[in-house]
Amino acid sequence: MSITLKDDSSSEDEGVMLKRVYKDAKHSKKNSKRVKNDLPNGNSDSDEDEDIIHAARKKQKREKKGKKPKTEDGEKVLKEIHNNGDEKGTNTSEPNGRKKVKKEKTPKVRKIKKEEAKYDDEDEDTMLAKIASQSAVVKSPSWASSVDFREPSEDFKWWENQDNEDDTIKWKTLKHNGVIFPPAYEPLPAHVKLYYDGKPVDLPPQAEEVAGFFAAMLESDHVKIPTFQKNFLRDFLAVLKENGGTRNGVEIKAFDKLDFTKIFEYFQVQKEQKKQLSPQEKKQLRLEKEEFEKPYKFCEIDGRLEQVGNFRIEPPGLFRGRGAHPKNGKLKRRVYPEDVVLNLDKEASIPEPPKGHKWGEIRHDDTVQWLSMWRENISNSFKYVRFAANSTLKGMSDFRKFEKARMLKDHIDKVRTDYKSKMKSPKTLDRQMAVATYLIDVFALRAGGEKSDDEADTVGCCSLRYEHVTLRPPNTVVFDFLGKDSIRFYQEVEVDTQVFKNLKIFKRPPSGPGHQLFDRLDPSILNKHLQNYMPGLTAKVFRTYNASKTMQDQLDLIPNQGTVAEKILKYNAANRTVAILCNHQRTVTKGHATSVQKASERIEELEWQKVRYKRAILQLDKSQQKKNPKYFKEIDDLSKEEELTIHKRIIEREREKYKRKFERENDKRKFDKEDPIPDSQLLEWLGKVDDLEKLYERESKTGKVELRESLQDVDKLKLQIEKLEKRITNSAVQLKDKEDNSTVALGTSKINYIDPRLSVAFCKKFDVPIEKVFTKTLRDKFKWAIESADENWKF
DNA sequence: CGTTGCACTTAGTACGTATTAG
DNA sequence: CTAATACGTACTAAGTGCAACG
Repeated sequence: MSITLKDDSSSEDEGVMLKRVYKDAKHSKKNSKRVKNDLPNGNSDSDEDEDIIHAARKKQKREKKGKKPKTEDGEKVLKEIHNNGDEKGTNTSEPNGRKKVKKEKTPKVRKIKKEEAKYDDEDEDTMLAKIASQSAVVKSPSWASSVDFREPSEDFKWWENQDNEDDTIKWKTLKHNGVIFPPAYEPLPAHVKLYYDGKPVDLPPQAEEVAGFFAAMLESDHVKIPTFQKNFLRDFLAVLKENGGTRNGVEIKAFDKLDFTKIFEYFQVQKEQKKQLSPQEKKQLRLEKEEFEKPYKFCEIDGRLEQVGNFRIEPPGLFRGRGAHPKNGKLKRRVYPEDVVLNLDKEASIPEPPKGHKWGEIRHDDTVQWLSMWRENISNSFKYVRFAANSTLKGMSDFRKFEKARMLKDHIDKVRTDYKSKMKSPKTLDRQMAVATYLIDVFALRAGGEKSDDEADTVGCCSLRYEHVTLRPPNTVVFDFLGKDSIRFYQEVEVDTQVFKNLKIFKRPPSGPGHQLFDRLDPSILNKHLQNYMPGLTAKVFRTYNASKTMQDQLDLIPNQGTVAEKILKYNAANRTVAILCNHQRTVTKGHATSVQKASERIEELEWQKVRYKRAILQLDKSQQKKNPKYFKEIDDLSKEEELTIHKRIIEREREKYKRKFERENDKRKFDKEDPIPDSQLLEWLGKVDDLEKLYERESKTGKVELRESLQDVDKLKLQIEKLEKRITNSAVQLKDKEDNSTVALGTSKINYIDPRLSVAFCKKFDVPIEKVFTKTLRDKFKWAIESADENWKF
């Protein structure tokens, strides 16, 4: 992003485009690398061919394996597997083919303490759960009756009873009500149509739906991308053909002749209507929706009631990949119950599939923590329905993640001395490993696994290529590449001399653009090596470790003084340091540039007001000048032109303000069927502004300040000036903060990288309410941390 | 032993609502 | 009180890593 953000003159849209152009340039250089893979379709230029071959290959693979039955009789097959599995006793007969360590359950007596709710949220949650259970009972879903609600699940505190046992078995019982499917497609009214070459097109509903997806996005940048248009058109035409083509004989060929505006406008109207609903109606709708969703929102795991994260099946639409994704614009097809696999315990009753449908498969896999799953058609991977972030399983793995990162503390010295010494190893692999580890440790790079051609061209450490690293002697390195989510990583940094030397060697011919920088390395080799230092150590642990470590160090620098607001500001500054380390970015918001400008104009105006008051002081008492010439210095610093600009701006704004006020008031009166305010009112208002303008004109002509009676006093003026100065500093600080934050996303590191116990300890020690740093959701997610860390906790 | 499948974490954006400045 | 802005959440894409596969 930073490519564009630095440039104030470039608009939002240009920014996006620039990013893409940048990407495309990289993409073309990639070819030399591809030779490595030497695919049968390596030189195929036609997307269609590619797709066909691709599909064929994938099919082949699936057939070879003879697994994953996707047909209706898949269920039968599975049932057999389950019935015979134990007798056969082979690992491969397990549902997902994974080896399972089936061990006898050691019934752990869980400490379920009844305790008074310490936090308000807790009550709320308990309530929620109870309501949910009640409604569930009413609707009598399969599992509800078996749950003992007298023991609210919220009292289960796994963190008070941590047994670091093997976690391959995720649950003993698992019951839920399945998933929510998106509503069926509702055809557009007959008069709303797609147009082709000026002619209305009669589409079969299936194709109309796809056209509608595009129409809905008409104002987004996505639809301007050629790839997006091409992919859309191909899939749209395919759906059209499948369903018998247009019904009035219009033949669609060229994208440019398609006109979606009528559909777009129809959607706009619909949206507007929805917005116009009265607050009560809106609330009613919301309540109905919540009521409907309740049974899906919760599930039962090991007898506890826990929340489900995403119980909604993703609706069909056009794929919006990040960056220059080759599949942008492709149709993401609708998912049917037949595509969906449910995971439940064997005793659980199976949720009723939607009428006329069957579930794709019912599974009983207790080694995974998903409730439901389906295969998606864009990249042929899986989508899962999982537990919510506040669930036990998620909490436990979060906890483990941070504990693992903390464990790295005890090994990091060894890792570091090791990679320093291996920088000079005669073995290339060792040196590559050393440099890569260094980059991951120092610059928080991701592992960087290999990617295929049908994904966006992004890289991480191991997949860095020649062109992503520029060397500037004596020891400066410029990184410039697109990382995860096609977010640009740009850094000019000084590195260890030995690192620099090694990079120089790695870039030596025959290496050139397109070549891998670390040609002997990939994440699995690197990770295998890292395991030597510490079990479970992988590349990503370094990010967690360094993020949390940085946060700890930053928090340690904050003095325990000042107001809560000041402490929060400092906490956020620490958070920002971490976000910058991890390169967590966000696009600047739509009105950022304008709002920054506005804010700085406001500051200028305040400065001017200050000068004005100072002049007034001198008018009242000339001797002040001698007493403190410095104090009045800034009067001369303000040029005539600057002052006039400010005058003009203020006057202009005042006029606008009154005009708007007038219009708005009249709109309202019209709506209420009242008489409009007379124009004379507006004129009166504007007259006031005219007077002000004249006043300013007089002032700048004579240099004499005209102030109201109450301010004809030196001390009062000084007080006013002091106030202004405060406001100015405040605004300036806020403005700077806003600027600094405009491209940095603080949330990602807070959610994923910073050990929450750090924040908890900070809050407890500094008397900052936890609500100020963790939102409600975050407090739920990090409940384990809030309840387990005290003010002395250290990472 | 490299490749692939699967399951999990990490990521930015869109959008509606709450908060704040004026 | 209104408009602008900030915040919070839902959504889903895009990574990582492990283990099975061939």
